[in-house]
Amino acid sequence: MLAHIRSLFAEKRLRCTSQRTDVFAALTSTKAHPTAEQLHRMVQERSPGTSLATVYNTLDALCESGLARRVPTAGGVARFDADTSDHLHAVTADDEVMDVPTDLCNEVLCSMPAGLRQRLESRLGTPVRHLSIQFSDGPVE
Amino acid sequence: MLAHIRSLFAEKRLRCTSQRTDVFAALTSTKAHPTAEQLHRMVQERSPGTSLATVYNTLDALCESGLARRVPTAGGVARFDADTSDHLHAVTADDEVMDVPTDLCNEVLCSMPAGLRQRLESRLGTPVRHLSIQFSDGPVE
DNA sequence: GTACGTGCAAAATGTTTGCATCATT
DNA sequence: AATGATGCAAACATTTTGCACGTAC
Repeated sequence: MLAHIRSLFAEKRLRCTSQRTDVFAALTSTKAHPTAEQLHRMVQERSPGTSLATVYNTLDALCESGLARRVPTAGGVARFDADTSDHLHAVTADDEVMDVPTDLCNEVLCSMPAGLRQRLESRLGTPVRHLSIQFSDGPVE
Repeated sequence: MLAHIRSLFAEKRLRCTSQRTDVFAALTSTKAHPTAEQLHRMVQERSPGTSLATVYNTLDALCESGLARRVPTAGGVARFDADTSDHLHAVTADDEVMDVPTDLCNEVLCSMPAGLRQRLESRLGTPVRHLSIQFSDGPVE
């Protein structure tokens, strides 16, 4: 496990420190999409000295190198995800971020018009990283 | 125009103040997805006294009542949109939020599996407001 | 007239940065 | 040995809140 992380880091030319492996391990250990704060708490349990700033720095480095991803939420808190493959996030009414179950996800991705991303990028003239569907509000809340 | 805003507000039981109509007018006047800060600047031009806190309060009230919507971005700044119909936002590499052109948007929405939102909500057990597709990183940046 | 909105300043929250020290390569 | 990461605290940015006053209903 740790060896696996070491090789991932080496591949991306990331210096391998215990704090960084801790953060990465914490991030990959959960299906949730934790905030920096939450990751900090998770890491603290094993390595009490770790500072919040280091968690932020590490997350930056991970996102930079493509080992993690910042996921958008409507309420300005950053959430992170170690799953960097194409997949769908559902954002609930109370701003939780959940992965869409695989079968539904495939259903959606398979039904998407071919070449959508490319066509979109050429129309907009800039790379696109997320596509977000905003549902209009349902019945009164 | 102003009469129109008054009636929208009345419908939603929102008290109609000049600051609120200013903010709403500013928000509907643009296809961009402005931040609170930007809206504040826009409003200042016409009504210099308006405070940033009021802009935030107003945006809260507008989102609450369904006249506007907070749109998710990866970098923790809130952006707002007065178009509350189902539509697609493309989030670019530098965190700009752009509306997907209508034709592409229809193409996508029409090809979506039927009843997706309902099925998703029943599977997750909670209302869903956005669905966000994260594209995996393309070639090296 | 009352309930609610406003402006201001201060607080709360989330994230970044500067710098001396320490660890990985 | 050199480069870059860490921890701490302070800076910074964004959003929220408390309170006295004012305005829409």
